[in-house]
Amino acid sequence: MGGSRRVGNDPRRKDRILAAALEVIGERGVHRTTHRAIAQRAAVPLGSLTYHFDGLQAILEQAFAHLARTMSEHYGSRLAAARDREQACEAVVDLICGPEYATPRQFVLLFEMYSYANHNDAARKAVREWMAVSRNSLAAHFPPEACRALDAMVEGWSMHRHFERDGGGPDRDLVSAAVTAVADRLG
Amino acid sequence: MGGSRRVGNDPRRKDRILAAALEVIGERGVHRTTHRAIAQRAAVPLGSLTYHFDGLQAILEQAFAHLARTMSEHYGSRLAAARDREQACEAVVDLICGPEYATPRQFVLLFEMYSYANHNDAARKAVREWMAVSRNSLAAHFPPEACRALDAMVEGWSMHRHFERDGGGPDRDLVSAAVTAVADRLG
DNA sequence: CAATAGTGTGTACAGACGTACACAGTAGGG
DNA sequence: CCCTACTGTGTACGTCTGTACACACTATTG
Repeated sequence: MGGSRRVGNDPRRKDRILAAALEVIGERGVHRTTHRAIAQRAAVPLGSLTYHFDGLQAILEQAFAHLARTMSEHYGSRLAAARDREQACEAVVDLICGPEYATPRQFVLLFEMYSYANHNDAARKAVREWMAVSRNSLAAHFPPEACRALDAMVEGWSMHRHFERDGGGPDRDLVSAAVTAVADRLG
Repeated sequence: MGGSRRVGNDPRRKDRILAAALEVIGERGVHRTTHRAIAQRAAVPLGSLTYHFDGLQAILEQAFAHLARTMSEHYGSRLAAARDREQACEAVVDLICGPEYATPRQFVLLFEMYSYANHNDAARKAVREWMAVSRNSLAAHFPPEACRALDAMVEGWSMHRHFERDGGGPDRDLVSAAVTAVADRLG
C-alpha cells in the first residue's frame, strides 16, 4: 500500500518481546534471563528473537532503554502536576512513599538496570538519561542545587524503603520534613 | 595437635575464593560470573569450588555477605571517628563525596548485591543487615529520624555521583549544605 | 497466473556451563 | 612400618545456552 516496502504481520512484536524481556528480568534477574524464557513469555518462537534482535545483549539494552523512558515519563508527569512549590514538595514525598512510583516491580527492574549499566555502555547511557530527566523534572520547581539534593533523596530513600519492606506508612511525615528542610535551605 | 580433626593445607583458601568471586563479579557482573572464571582468578582448581561450596549460588551469597560486612566496618569506622555533631556531618559528607567509601569498585559490587538480593533471600538478608548497620553508625550522632534521612541521602547521592562521573569536586559545599539542613531540622 | 523478494520460523549445532565423583595425596594412630 | 580417615583435584557428563540458517510462507509485481 503505497510504499515499496512490505509490512510485517505483527509490527508490535518487537515491543511485545521487549515487554516480555522486562518481565523475565524482573522475575529472574538479568543473570538467568535467556532467549528461551523471553520467547516463552512473549509467546513467540525462539527464532523470532534472533530475527528481530542482534543477540541477547541487544534485547537487554533496548529493554532497559524502554524502561528508562517509561520511568522518566511517570516521574515527570507526577511532578508536572504540581502548581507551586508546596505541591512540588508533596509530589516528591509521593515519589518516595507513594505506591505509584515505587512499585516493587519497577524497583527490581531499576536495580537490574543499574547493575547492568556498570558493564554495558548502552545501559549506562540509558541510566544517565533517566537521571538527567528526573532531575530536569524537578527543575521546574526548584533551583538546580535543590534538584540535586532532592533527586538523591528520592533515589536513596525510596530504595531503602523498598528493602526494608515493613511499616511503609508512618514515614510520610518524616519524609515530608526532610524534603521541606532541603527545599527551604537550598531553595 | 589436640583435636581429632585434621587441618587443611590452605585454611585461607575459602576466603581467597570469595575474594576472587567479588573481583569477577565486579569486572563481569553476576550474569557472566562462572565457576571457571572464579577458579582462574583465585588460582585454584575448578574442583576446589565445588569442594568448599555447595554450588555457585552459595558462593555468591557468601561473597555478598562478606562484602556487606566489609562495607559496614568501613562506614562505621569513618563515623566513629567523629567526636561531635559537626564532625559527624563532615563524615557524612565524606561518605558521599570522598573517594574512600565511594570507590567505583565497591559501588559496582553494591549494585550487584542489590539486584541479586531481589532474587535471593540470603543476599536480601545481607543487604538488610548492611543497611541496619549503616544507620546504627549514624545513631551515635543523630536522632533516629535524622539517621533515616541522612542514610538515604548518602545512598542516593553517592550513587548519583557514581553514574554521573564528571566534576566530582565542586559538589562538596552543596552536599554539606544539604546534610546540615537535614541534621539541623531533624536533629 | 508465475516470478520474486522480503518476512518469519523450526531446528540443529558447537560451545560453555554447573556439578558429581573416582581417584590421588597426606598426615596421624597403632 | 601399614592402615585409616580425611583433604583436595582432574576429568567427564548431561544439560542448557546463544546463534545461525535452510526452509516455508505471503503479498506484491509484472
